[in-house]
Order: sequence, then structure tokens, then C-alpha cells
Amino acid sequence: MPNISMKMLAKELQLSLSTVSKVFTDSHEISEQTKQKVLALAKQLNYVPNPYASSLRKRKSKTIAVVLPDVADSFFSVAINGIESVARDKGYHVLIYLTHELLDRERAILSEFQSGRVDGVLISISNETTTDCHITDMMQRGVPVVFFDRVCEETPTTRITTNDRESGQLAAQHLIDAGCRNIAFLSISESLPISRNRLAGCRQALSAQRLPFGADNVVMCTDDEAENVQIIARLLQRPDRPDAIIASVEKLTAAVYLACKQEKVSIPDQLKVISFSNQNTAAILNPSLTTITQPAFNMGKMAAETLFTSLRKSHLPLKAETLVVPSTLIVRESTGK
Amino acid sequence: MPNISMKMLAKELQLSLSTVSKVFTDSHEISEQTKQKVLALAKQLNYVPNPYASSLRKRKSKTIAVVLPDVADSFFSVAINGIESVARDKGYHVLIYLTHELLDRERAILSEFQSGRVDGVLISISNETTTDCHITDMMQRGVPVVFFDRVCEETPTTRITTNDRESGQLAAQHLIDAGCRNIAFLSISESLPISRNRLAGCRQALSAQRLPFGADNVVMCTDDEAENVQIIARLLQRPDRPDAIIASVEKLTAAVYLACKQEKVSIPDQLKVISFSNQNTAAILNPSLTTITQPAFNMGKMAAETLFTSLRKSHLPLKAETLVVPSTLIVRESTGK
DNA sequence: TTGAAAGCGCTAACAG
DNA sequence: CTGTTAGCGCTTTCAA
Repeated sequence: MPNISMKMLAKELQLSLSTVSKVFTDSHEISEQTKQKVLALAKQLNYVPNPYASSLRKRKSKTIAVVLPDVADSFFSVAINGIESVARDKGYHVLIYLTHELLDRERAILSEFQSGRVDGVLISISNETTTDCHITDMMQRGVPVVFFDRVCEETPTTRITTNDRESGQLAAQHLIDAGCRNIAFLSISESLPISRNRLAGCRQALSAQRLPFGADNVVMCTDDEAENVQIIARLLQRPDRPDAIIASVEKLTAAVYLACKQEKVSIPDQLKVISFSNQNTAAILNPSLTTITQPAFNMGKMAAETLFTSLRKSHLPLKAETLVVPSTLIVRESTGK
Repeated sequence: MPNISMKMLAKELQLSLSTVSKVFTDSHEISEQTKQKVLALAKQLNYVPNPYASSLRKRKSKTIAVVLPDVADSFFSVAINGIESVARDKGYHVLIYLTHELLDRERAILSEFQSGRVDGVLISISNETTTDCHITDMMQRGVPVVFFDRVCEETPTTRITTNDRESGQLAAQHLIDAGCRNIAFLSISESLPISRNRLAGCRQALSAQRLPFGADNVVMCTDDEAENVQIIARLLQRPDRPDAIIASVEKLTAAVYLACKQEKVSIPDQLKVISFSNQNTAAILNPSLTTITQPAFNMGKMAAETLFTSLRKSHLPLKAETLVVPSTLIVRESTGK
């Protein structure tokens, strides 16, 4: 049985193809009577228009792409929830692509987005991404982009971020208030604005208190958990072992706890820990984890809404601005007495 | 600047449209020379064929849909990783849809998949889904479906599951071996095969030891965490308080730990806990959590591979069979001494 | 208010 | 080996 088309509806009802088409675009130049007739038959036969024929003709796909480094991360998975919910609302479809932190992958993925596959792109860049030509290229070809969380700061389009710098500052200040004097900052990238800004905020808080914070206090981590455990273990073995750790991204949390267990360093007595994390297990860790929690759902939602609004009125291109949704410090036991 | 098309390449090179097209389908009836010429210009102009024109003509979209209850769940997010990796490999695109455990949503989503939007569907059903007509309808209309994890057992197509029954048995037996006699099973659905089978395995292990396991031992939970904490707290307040809990899905874990904290029940002394979970924080909970861990990546991968293989040879429809990938019991402190 | 016709960009016979 | 032609299913002038 071939898929049912407008042509078939038309023939069945002795109407012209264009009349039927106009019913579905809800044209006001169709009589109520024929409209009902067409809709009735369509419902009865369970007709669904071919989206690609329509895309081809109208030159828009009602589809967006979401490009992420990884989906096994609470921030990103909750952000997807936000994105999907507004997409569904507006009748858009969501293609998902994972870069796995690889710039080449990111490039390859974006290069497929010209030619109308998607009407727009929501992206959180990989940690290898230090140049944005693959992104500006795409924009030049008419595919609008909205960054969220991991943004390119120079690219002239809208960015949705959280207040990374203030959050870094807040985290450090919280640790200082708890009596810490030697804070280590775990980073995953030297280039990513989220890393740089969180670090900058941290540095600022320390220098405001005239506390030392040198190159040794910043520890670069990797994509591999076992390796990170070793890196952190070595950090804990230093003669001037830090009295606090700020984990700048969620996936470093487990490595910190495991390294502490391995090195028999007790949290929070010997080491206070704070993590940028959206994991809902933070509360049931032991000690429960003090976190900077990002508004993941809302960031996803805002990114999508911003994109859709701009798609609706194409005369209003995306402004080169950063929209900031603040994060929350949730104090728990890992930074306690 | 309009998007570049084959017609433009053809005109530029003084070739016919069909010749150019044949170059891109890598037809062997094109001379090496013209092939190179076309490819060179295409690369120079950064030509990417319009996927929807091609879909329309070829009646296949090189796109699949992944339909999930939720993405903020380690199992599903890792499964997406598996799916995406093979999709990328095979040149497929992945549309993602979330049902949020709502049957109506699931129906609405699937109903859009006729008319060629996708070549096939990977689905993990909602916990409201007790009937499969929306799914068989789709299959009848020529859209193949592969279930994974949360399957419909009667639907005649391929299912990828883990060994739920054996895992339930294994979990219960492990608790029995640890000395437990009064095990509570936390469920999220009476209909979902994963719930039913895990429960059946558990029941089997207990009855094999002639241990009682009645209706009271099965506790139905909800989609709301705060509510679940209350439900579990009440369970812990019972005069015949259980000495062990099996949480049948990952998202119940936090509620169990929180309820224990609230009711001052200590794990594992007063209550042993085992959870079906893929959370990588299981190891850093305190006490660390004994889990039944599912092969999420491989299940996603297998589901996708199965679908793609069947798409490639359309004469080989999907067999009505269940492919089982075993889970692993990872013993940690929560079921210890 | 309805219909005829052109065409979105591509593929696939079929001819040459 | 290359070109001509007829659509895929839909939208959109334009004419009736």
C-alpha cells in the first residue's frame, strides 16, 4: 500500500490538488464546506503530509540540530529536555549530534547543515574548538546559530550562558569563608569560555583576599576518568596539598571522590569540595556535595526560544549578545565543618 | 546568495544535470575525468546536496527517530551514545523525541512518522503504554521499529533487552545471601515488562528459598521524587520494616537514600540496598551502591545496528525475536556487612 | 471559491 | 559515456 498523498485525497473527493493543499495550509480562500470534507477524509485515512516535499518547496525544514559534546552529562541531558519541550510546542523536530569533544567531528557535522537540512542550530562547542570559522561559514550560508553554555565569545550571534565568572567567584569565596587558603581548580580546557571564566572568577575572589593562586593551583584534567583519578591523587600527594578543590565540570566529581578515597583524604575535614554539577545524586553523596548548579532546563529552553523567534521573523537576525541565566550555589556537607 | 545546486554545477561545467547527479551517486558510467572535474568544483564551492530533494525522490530519508520516556537517565543517555555512534557510521541522522512517560505524547509522536519522515524507529515505551496499536499501525505503514529496554513483548518485531528476569533473581539472591529475609521491591509500573520481569525474578528467588513475598513487598512509586521519598519513608516506618530494598530503576535511588537519611535508617546495617542503575556516581555514594548495571551503550548500538541492517535489505524484515544483552551485578558497600 | 500549471532539487529510466 | 525527460509530493502564482 503506497503512502497516501494529497493527489489521492483530491481524486477521491473530485477536487483539484491545489484545493486540497490549500485546506492544509488553512487558506481562507476555501469554503468551510470543502474544508470539512477534506479534513474528514484526511482523518479517516490518517493522512500525514510528506514533510520533505513541503520542505523542498518552502525551503524550510521545521527541523533544528542540537550539537553537543556529549549527552551523558546531566547538564546536557536536562538542556535537551528544555529544547525538546519548546521544539514540540512550536512544531519543530530535533536532530541530535554528538561531537565527543572532537573539533573534526564538529566540523563534519556542521558542514552537512547547509542545503536546508535544518533551519537552525543550537550548539555547545567541543573543548577542542578554539576557532569559529566552521560556525561563521554556516551562518554566512544562512543557517542561524545559537550557542548555549559552551559558547564562542567572538562569534556574532546570540549566546545563552550562565554567570560563569560570578559562579567561580562565589565558589571560591564560599571556600575562603569556610577557612580554605589553598584552593585547587580542576579544569578541562584552557580555551573554553566556561572554564576560563569560572577560573577567572575564582582567581578574582582569591586575589581580593590577597591569597596566592598560581599556576600550580590550576590542574588540567582529561576526558578519561581513571586518568583523572591519578591526576587528582598526585595533587593530593603534594607537600602543599590543597585544602579545597573546585571541580569546574560535573564529570570531574567522581574522580575527586575516588581520589580522596584512594588517598584517604577525608571530605570535608581535610579537603573541601565544590563542583559545578547538575547531578541529582549530589544530595546523596556522602558527604553530600556542595554544587554550583546551572539552570540547565531554562538554558536549553531559552536557546531554543531565541532561535525560533528569530526563525519566525527572518528580518530580525540574531543579535550578537549574551543572555545570562544565573546559577545557584547549593551548600551541602562537602564544604562544611 | 542562493544555495548551490546540481543545476548550477552543471551549467558551470557545461554538463547535463544528470551527469552531475551520477557523479554524486558514484555511477560507474561516468568518465574519471568528468567525475574529477565535478568533484573539484563541488568541493571548491562547498556543495552539499539537498537531502530533502533526494529523500523525496528516493523515498528514504536516511533518518531514524529515537523515542524515549526521558533523557535525564543514565541508561538512556548512554544508549543514545551507542545509537548515535552507529548512525554516524552508517550515514544516518537521528531525530530525538521524548514522551515523558505519556502515552498520548507517544501516540502523537509516532503518528508523524508515516509519510517518510524517518526510515525507522527505535523506541523505549512509556510506562503508560499497555497497548501497542499505535506501534503496529506504524509498522503496517512500512516504518520498521526496534524496541530497546522497555519493549512491547507481543509486538512482532525485534526487541533488544537485558536479562531482566535473571537480574531480578540475581539481585534478590544476593540479598538473601547477605542475610535478608524481608525484601521490598520498588516498582514504577505494573505493565512494563522490565518492571514485571525484574519483579518476577525477584519473586522466584525468594520462593525458591521459601521466603514470603506478598503484595506488601511490592511498592509502587511515582514520577515525582519528593513523593517517592514519602512513600519509601512510610515503608521504613512499617512495623515489619524490610531489611532490604531493590530499586527497579535508577531514578528511585536518590529517593531511597534520602528516605533512609530522613528516617535515620542506616545502610547497609539496617537496610541493604541494590538498584538497577547505570549512574557512574554509584561508586561514590556513601555507602557506595550495589547495582545491576545494564549494557546501555551496547543495547543502543545493537538496536541501531539491527534496524540499519534490516533497512539495507528490505527483503529481510525484522524478526519477532528478543535479543538479550546481559546486565552485571556490581557489588559495593550498600549490600555489605 | 476553485483549478491549472510551474517548479523546489534531485534521481532514474531511457535514448543517443 | 552523456543527455533528455519525467516525476517524487507539495506550494504557489495566476487564471477562471
